[in-house]
Amino acid sequence: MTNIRKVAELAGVSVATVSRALKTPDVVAPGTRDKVLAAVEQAGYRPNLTAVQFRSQRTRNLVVLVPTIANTFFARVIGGIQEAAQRRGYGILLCNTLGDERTERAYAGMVSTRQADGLIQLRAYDPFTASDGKARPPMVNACEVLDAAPCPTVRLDNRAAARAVTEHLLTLGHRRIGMIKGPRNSPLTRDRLLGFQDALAVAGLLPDESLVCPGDFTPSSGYRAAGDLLSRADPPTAIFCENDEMAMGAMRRLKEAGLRVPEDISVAGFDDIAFASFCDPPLTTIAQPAEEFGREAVALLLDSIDGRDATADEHRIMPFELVVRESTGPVA
Amino acid sequence: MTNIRKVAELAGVSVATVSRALKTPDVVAPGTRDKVLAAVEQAGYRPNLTAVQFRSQRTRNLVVLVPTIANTFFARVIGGIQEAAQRRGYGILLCNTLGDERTERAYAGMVSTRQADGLIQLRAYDPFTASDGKARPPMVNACEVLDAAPCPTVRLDNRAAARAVTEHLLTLGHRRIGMIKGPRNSPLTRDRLLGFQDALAVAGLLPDESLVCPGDFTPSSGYRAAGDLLSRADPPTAIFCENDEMAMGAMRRLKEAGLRVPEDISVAGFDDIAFASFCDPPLTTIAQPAEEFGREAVALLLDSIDGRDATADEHRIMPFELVVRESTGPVA
DNA sequence: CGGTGAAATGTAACCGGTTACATTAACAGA
DNA sequence: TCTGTTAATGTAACCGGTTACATTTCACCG
Repeated sequence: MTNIRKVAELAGVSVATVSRALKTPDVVAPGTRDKVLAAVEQAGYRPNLTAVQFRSQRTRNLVVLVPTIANTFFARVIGGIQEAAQRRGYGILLCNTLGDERTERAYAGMVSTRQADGLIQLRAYDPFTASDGKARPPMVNACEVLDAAPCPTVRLDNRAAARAVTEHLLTLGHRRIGMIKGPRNSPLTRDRLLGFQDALAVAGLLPDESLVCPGDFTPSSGYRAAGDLLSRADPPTAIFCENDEMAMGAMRRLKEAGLRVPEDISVAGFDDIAFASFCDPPLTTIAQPAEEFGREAVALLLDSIDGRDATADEHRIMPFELVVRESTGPVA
Repeated sequence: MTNIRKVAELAGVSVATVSRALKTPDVVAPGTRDKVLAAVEQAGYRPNLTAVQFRSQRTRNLVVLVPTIANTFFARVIGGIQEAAQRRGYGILLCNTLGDERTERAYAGMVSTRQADGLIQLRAYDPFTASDGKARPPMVNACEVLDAAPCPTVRLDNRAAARAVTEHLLTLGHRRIGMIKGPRNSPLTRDRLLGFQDALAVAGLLPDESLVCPGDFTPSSGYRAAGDLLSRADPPTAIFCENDEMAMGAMRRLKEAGLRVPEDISVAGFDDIAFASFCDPPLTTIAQPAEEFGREAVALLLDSIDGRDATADEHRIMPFELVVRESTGPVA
C-alpha cells in the first residue's frame, strides 16, 4: 500500500511536507506543493483514514440508534440525518436496535471506544449507564424523547398535536372516539394520549378507558385494535391512531367489516407518511417535518461535539400541521 | 483517558500481558489474568478501537450504498444487512445516495481509505474507477445488479417474476395490459419489461409501446402514469406496476377517475411491502425475501473480505412468489 | 558583509494498541 | 547440580499519519 513515506520519497521531500501540502497547502511553497501533488497523483495515494482518526482522536462518524428502520417515518428522519451529516463531512453508523437494550448499549459503546464522535438516539432510552461517569459522550435524543433527557433533544409537542386531531374530530360532531395507542412505556404515546384526553375534557366528555386500545405502530396492530373496537356494544364513530401505519391497518379492518370511511366511521393518523395521501381514502393526519428532525439533531450533536454549546439543555420543539384529507367526516 | 499502559501499571504487569489477557486469555497464567481483569474493571478501561483498527488494518465496518432509504423495500433489505452484520461483529456505515454518483464514490472511498472493510451496493453502478486498478476493494452488488458485475451479486430473476405476474393477468382474460416502469437505465426495469413482453409474446399479443409508462418507484409517479394510461382512447383493463409504491399511487388515481379495482381495472405490484396487504384492495404482487437479500449480501461480502472465496463469480438468485390478493380479477 | 527575521522544510516524538522476539522462571531428567 | 524444555512475561518495534520543535534558506537592511 502506498503511504505517505512513499509519496515523500517520490517527491523528494519529507513526510511532514507531504502532510502539510495536503492539509494546509498555504504553508508550503507553490513549487513544492506541485511536486507533492504530482507525486500523490502518480502514486495513487489515499491517506489511511484509520491512521488519521487514531492520531486526531476524531472519526467524523456518528452512531444513529433507530428502533426500527422499517417505519416510514424513521426512514425519513434517517434520510435527514444522513444528508446533514454528509454535508458536514460526517458518516453515519446505523443501528436498527429493534428496541433491544443490549444492542443499543453495544452500539453506544462505539462512542466510548472512539469509533464514533457522538450518538443520535431516536428512542426514549439512555444507553449510557452511570458507570460511564460524568464523561458522557456527546448525544442527542430526537423524536421519541426521555422526560429528563441528559442531553439536547428534538421533539414535537405531541400533546398539542394530539389535541388538535381530537378537536378536529369533536368539531365534526364525534363524541365516541376510539384511540389506538403506541407501545407502552413510551413518553410519546403517553403525551399523545394526554392531548387526546385534554381535548375530550375541554368538550366536557368523560374519558372511556375501554375506547383506548394498545398497538405497536405496525399496520397489523392497527388492524387488530380496530377489530377490538368494532366488537364493542357501542363502537366509536371515529378512531384516532397514533401513527399512519396503524391507521392504514385500521381502515383495512373497518372495510372488511363493511364500514365506509368516513361516511360510517372516521379515521385519523399521525406522521403524514408518503402513503397517507395515496391510501383510500386519503388520510387525515399530523404532518411532521421528519427530515428536519434529523437535520436538527445533527446540528445539535455537532455543536455538542465541537463544544460550541456546553449546555445539555438545548431543546428544539418542531412544528406540526394538521392535514385534513378525506378519512374524517361529520358524524353520521 | 485510561489506556492500556495505565492498566498495566495498575496490575503490575507489562502492556503486552494486558493485551494478551484480553485477546488470548489462555496464554496467560490464571492468577495474572485475574489481576489484569481486576485492573481493567477498576480503571474502567475500554480499548481505543481506532488504535485497534489502525494497527490491525481491519475496521469491522461495512459501507452500504442505498439509492433511497425512503423506499420500503430497501428499508427491509437494510434491516437484513444490519442484523447479519451485527451478528458477525460488523457495523454498517449507511449512505443514502439518492443516485448521486459523486456521493457514491465519496462513500466508496471509505473502503479505499480503510475506514471500512467492504461495500454493499444496492444500485446497478460500480463506484470504483479503473484507476483503483486491480486492487478492487471487496464489494457485493445486491437487488439492482449490474449486467457484468465485477463482484458477487444477489438478485431476483426479475424477468421470470414479471412473466409470472403478466401470465396471471393473461389468465384472468386481460389482453390490453399497461405497465408502469421504474427508472430508465436500470437493468432491473429492463428485465421486468422483458418478462412482461415474454408473456405477451407467448400469448400471441403484439407489444404496444404506448401502454408502457415511465415511473420512478414513488407513489406519485404511479399516480401520474395511471392518469396517462386512462387518458388513452382505449385504456388498459389491467396495469402491472414495477413496485408496490407505484401501484398504490396508481390505484389512488384510478379511484379518483371513478373506477373500481378490480371490477373495472386490475392492478398488480412488485415487492410485497407491508402496506400491500393493508391497502384497498389488498395488492396482488411479487413477494421477495428482502431481509434475506441483505443477509446473503453480508455473507458473500464477508467471504470475500476473509478471502474464503476469491472468485468474483458467486451469484445468488433469490426466490420469488406471486401473491394473489384482491387487486386483480377477471376482465370485465 | 554580517545580522535579523520570516518562510520553508526537516526531524522525530507521539497516538494506543499488537506482536515478534528476547528473557526469565520453573521444572523434569540425567 | 546441570542442562534442556516449556510456559509466562517483558521489551520494543511497528502501523501511518500529525505536529512541536529544530534547522535551513533567503531576502532585506543597516
